[in-house]
Amino acid sequence: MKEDSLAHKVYTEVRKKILSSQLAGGARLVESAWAEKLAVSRVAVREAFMRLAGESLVEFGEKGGCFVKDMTAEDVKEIRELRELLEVGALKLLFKKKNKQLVKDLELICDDFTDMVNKGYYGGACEADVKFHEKIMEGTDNSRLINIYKNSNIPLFHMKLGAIMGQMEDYKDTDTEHRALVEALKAGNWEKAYNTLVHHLDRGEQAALEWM
Amino acid sequence: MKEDSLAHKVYTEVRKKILSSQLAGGARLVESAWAEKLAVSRVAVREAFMRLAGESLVEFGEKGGCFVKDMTAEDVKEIRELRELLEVGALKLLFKKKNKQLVKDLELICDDFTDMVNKGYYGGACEADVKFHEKIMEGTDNSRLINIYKNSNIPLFHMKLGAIMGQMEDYKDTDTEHRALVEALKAGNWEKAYNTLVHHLDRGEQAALEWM
DNA sequence: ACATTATTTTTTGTATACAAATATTAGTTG
DNA sequence: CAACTAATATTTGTATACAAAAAATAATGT
Repeated sequence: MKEDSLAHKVYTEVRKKILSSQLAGGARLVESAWAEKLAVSRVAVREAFMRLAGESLVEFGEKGGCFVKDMTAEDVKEIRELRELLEVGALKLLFKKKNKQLVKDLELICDDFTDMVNKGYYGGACEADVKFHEKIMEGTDNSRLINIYKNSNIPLFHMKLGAIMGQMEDYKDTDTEHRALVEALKAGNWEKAYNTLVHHLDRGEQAALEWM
Repeated sequence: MKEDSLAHKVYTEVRKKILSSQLAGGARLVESAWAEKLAVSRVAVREAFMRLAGESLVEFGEKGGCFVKDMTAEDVKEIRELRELLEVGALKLLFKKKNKQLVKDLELICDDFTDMVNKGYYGGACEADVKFHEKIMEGTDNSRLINIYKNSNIPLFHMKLGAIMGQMEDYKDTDTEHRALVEALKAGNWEKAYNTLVHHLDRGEQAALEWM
């Protein structure tokens, strides 16, 4: 799909809406409606839907029709499990690589996080939170792994939760845990880093389950 | 994409060809050619290509055109790294679950493998090998994880190698290691299982690199 | 013969058209 | 009124058409 094709335009547009929950799970996507809304022909919309299906953000019904995939409680559990698997795995790779720059980057993100929480920008803090975890994945330099993570809906799910919760206390914990993780990575203390990450994710899941 | 739509037919057809290396990496896919070959209109072909792009089996060039993604040595390394991450992670989950039936299934696959090697069906043995690893992933009951594995090209890569190599010695080692892994799982011996799996994958990588 | 322009052919991106499948509404009857 | 049926409107799946872009080929001049 050429970057500047109409199909690509539709693709990014719809994708954004799904990933930011402006399109709820289960919502039906009608081709003609989107075609009109974005002033393109239906085939461009169709192509975009197909691509989204490939990324499994969307699915086609038995009797036709395109629907936004929705998240059940089961999905939450699965995503949580997958997330731990991927992030712990990535962390292990980071310990092998010893990338100095990465540690600096992570520390900067932690600072941004603290700043924004202090100033009351909770949305921004949430973004920094997501960025922190994505940075860990990026640190592996494994493009496939990074892709999998980004396409796994984990970041999106993360954002969605952040938007709902927004309690001061959680943010303080998050900040502490992120920093502890970076310290452990810097010190080469695998046990500490591992335990911190697992605990951090566990706490996140608990908070998440309260909001389902 | 409805299961019985023409676009789906094209999708599965092209996908199969890519995954079985009948379409080499870098090959250009011309819409009209496939449309004619499969006796459908170009838009069906187009939709199929879009979906394949979503699964990143295919990519679109800057100036248009659809190309089969190809594997570089870098890709091999990445896939190997990803594979260890996913399979070790899955194995860890299996130790938490203690699924009796799974152990039985794995043992049966091991038996099939032995049988086929003995009878000289090396292609079949390779399939059993792939199945063994897929079964491990399936044992996690995490559909997202299973999907990621299956869409990661790992099984395909596995098959491709198997087709090339086909040495008796490798098969013997594989058999031994698979069985050792199952034993360790049955006995609840995590250390042993972990080491066996990592060693097994390492050996696989070494063999693979000789053929690049 | 070689490089540079024209010219033609392919190939793609997009729109439109239309029939078949689905869903919706209106109408009818018990 | 409720339940069924008929009529209507939507929506999808597919094919065809066509212009713009790219590639391939031929033609030209040096």
